[in-house]
Amino acid sequence: MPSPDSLRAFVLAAELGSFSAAARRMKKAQSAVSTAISNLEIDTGLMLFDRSSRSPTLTPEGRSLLPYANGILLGQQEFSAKASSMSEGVEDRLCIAVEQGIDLTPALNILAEFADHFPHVTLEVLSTGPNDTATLLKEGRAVLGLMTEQESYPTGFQFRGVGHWTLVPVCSAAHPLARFDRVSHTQLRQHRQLVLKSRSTDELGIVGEIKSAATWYAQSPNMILDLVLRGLGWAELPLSVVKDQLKSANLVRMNYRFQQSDVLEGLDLVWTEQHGLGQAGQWIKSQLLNVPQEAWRA
Amino acid sequence: MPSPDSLRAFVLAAELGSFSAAARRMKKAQSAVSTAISNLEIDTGLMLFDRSSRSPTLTPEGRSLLPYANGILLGQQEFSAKASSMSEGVEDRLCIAVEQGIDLTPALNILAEFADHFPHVTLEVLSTGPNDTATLLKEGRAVLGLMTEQESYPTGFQFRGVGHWTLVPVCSAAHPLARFDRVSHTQLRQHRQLVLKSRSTDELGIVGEIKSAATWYAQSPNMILDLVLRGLGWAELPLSVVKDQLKSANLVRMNYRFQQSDVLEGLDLVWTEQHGLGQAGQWIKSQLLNVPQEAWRA
DNA sequence: ATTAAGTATCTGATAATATGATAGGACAGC
DNA sequence: GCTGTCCTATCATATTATCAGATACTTAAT
Repeated sequence: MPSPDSLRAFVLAAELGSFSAAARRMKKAQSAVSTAISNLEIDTGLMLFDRSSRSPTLTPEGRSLLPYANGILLGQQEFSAKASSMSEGVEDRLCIAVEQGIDLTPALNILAEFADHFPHVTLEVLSTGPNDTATLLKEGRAVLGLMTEQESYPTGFQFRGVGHWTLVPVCSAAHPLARFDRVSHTQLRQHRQLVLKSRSTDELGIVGEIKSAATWYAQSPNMILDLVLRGLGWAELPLSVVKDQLKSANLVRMNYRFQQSDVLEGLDLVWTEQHGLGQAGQWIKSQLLNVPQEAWRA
Repeated sequence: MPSPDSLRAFVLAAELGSFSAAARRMKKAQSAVSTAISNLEIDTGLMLFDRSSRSPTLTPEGRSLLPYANGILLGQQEFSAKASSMSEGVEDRLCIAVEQGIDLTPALNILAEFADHFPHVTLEVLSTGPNDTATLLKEGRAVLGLMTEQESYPTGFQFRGVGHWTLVPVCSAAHPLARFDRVSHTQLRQHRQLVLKSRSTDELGIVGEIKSAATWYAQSPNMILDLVLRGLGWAELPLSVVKDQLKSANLVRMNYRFQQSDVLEGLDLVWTEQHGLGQAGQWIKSQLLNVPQEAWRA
C-alpha cells in the first residue's frame, strides 16, 4: 500500500534524476522526498536508486517498477478528473437518439470535438426507428434526439428545426413506374407504397406522406430499400440512404408530375424539460444548432 | 490524491453494502471507514453513497467512479506483487536463447505453466544462429540456452543434454543426388554441401559434419532450406525444419550408404555459473530437464 | 582547497488518522 | 406500536505519520 505521495516522489525523482529537484517540484522539503523514497524501498524490499553518484540513478529493479508506479498515478489522475468532471455538473454518460436514415456526416466534426472537450463522458448514439426517438426521450433513456419533424410533440418536449433532408421517390429499375418520365398521383396509387413507420402503435411516426392505396410498412430505411430493390413497391426515402444505390442504376429516381421541387422533410433536434441537460448535453446541443441548415441536405 | 485506504474503504463498502462490514474486513473501527468515505466525498465533491436506507447504496456517481477506484487498487496490488516478487529473488526478465531449427513444441506446455507461476516475469525467447546461443550466454544477454551439442564449452559454462534431434540429409528433387537410392561418401563429395554455421568466426558452431569438398555456409536453417530447394547443394537439416517440405515432394530425403540409422545430433541445455539463475530461471531449467528425451525427436 | 549541489538523518512541531463512546435512524419481529 | 438489533455520524482523545529545518557527509567541478 504505497502512498500516492511516495509514488509521485519516486516517479519525479526518477524523471529528474534528483531528490531535491523532485522535492522542489512537489513543493516539499528535500528530506520528505528522501524519507518517502527510503520508505518505499523498505516496503518493497528493493533498492530503487543507485546513490553512488551525485545524481541518483534508477536500479534495474527501480526501472522495472517505474511503469507500475506511473500507472497508479495515472489512475489517480483519472479518478480525480472523472470526479471533478461529474461534480461540476458534467454528465457521466450522454445518450443521443438519431433516427435511422439521418446521415450524421455534418455532425461528425462535432463529435470529434466533443471527445476532446469531454473525455470522461461516455457517448451513446442510438439508432432508432421513426418516432422511437421520441419514446426514448420520454423514458429518459436518451436526452437528445434527432428526428423527422412531427406535427406535435408530447408535453414537456422542446424542439428546434436544424435543417431538412431530401426525400426521394424511388422504385427499382424493373418496376413498372420506372418507365415513366413523370408519374402522377393516379399512377402512384396503383402501386404499393412502402412507408417508413415507427414500431410504436400510435399514429405518430410516419415519414413522408401516404400517397398510395396499398401500403406496406417497415421500421428501417434499409429494410424499405431492400423491399424496393426487390420490386415490391415504391417509396420515398432519404437521399442519404439511396445515394449510393442510385449510382448503380438498380434503383431509379422518380419525378412527380404534381411537384417540381424536391420533397423536403424537416429535421428536429428534440429534448425534454424534465430530463435536464448537463454541461455536455448543453454543449452538444448548441453545437448541433450551429450547423448550417444546408449541411443536412446531403 | 485519494489515499489507498480511502479507496479500499470505498470499494469494500460498495461491495459489502455496509460501512461496518467494510471496517471489520479492514480490521479498523467503523468510524474510520465512515470518515474515510466522508472525506472522499468531500474531495470529489460528490455523494458516493445513498444513506437513506439501512444499508448504504452507491449513487450513480459512485457507481461510475467505482471502476476507477478499483483500477487504482489493482495497480497498487500489481506494484506490490511485482516488488515482492523481485525482492524474493525472482528475475524481472528471463531471456532464453534457442537455436534456430529447434522445435519448441515439447516446451510449450512448460511456457504456459511458467506464465502462471511467474506472471510478473517478462519472458524473452531469442532465436539464434548456431552457437550464437553460447555467445549470448557469455555476454549475459541470455541466461539459458538450448543448442546443438558442442565438443567443448567455454569455461564457466554448464550444460546437460536434454535429448536429440534428427538430422536429415536432403536435396531438391531436381538435384543429381536425388536419383540414387543410397548415396556414398564419394558421391556426396562431388556436390556442394550447405552447412549451418554460426556467424562467429571461431571454429565452433557447425551443426552436423562436413562431408563434402565444396561447402557453403549459412546462418539460418531456413536459409539453407531455400538454397537446397533451389538445387544449390545438399544439406543435413533438422527434421522439424524439413518435415513439411518433404511432404510436398520438392525436397527429397537421401539415404546414406555408410550409415543405416538416422543422424542424431545432441541437444544441450546450457547455462553459466556467473550469471546465476533466479527462481524463474531455476524453475524453467528444472522443467526443461524433466522433459522426456524422446519428445525432442520431433 | 574551495565551492556548489546533493543526500541521509535527527529533532521538534504539525497534521492526519485511529479509536472508543455516544446519539440517533432504519428495519424486522413480536 | 414497541423493542432489540444493526447501522451510521459525530465528538473527544490518543496515536501515528508526515513535515520542515538544521546538520553532517558525499560528490563533482572550479
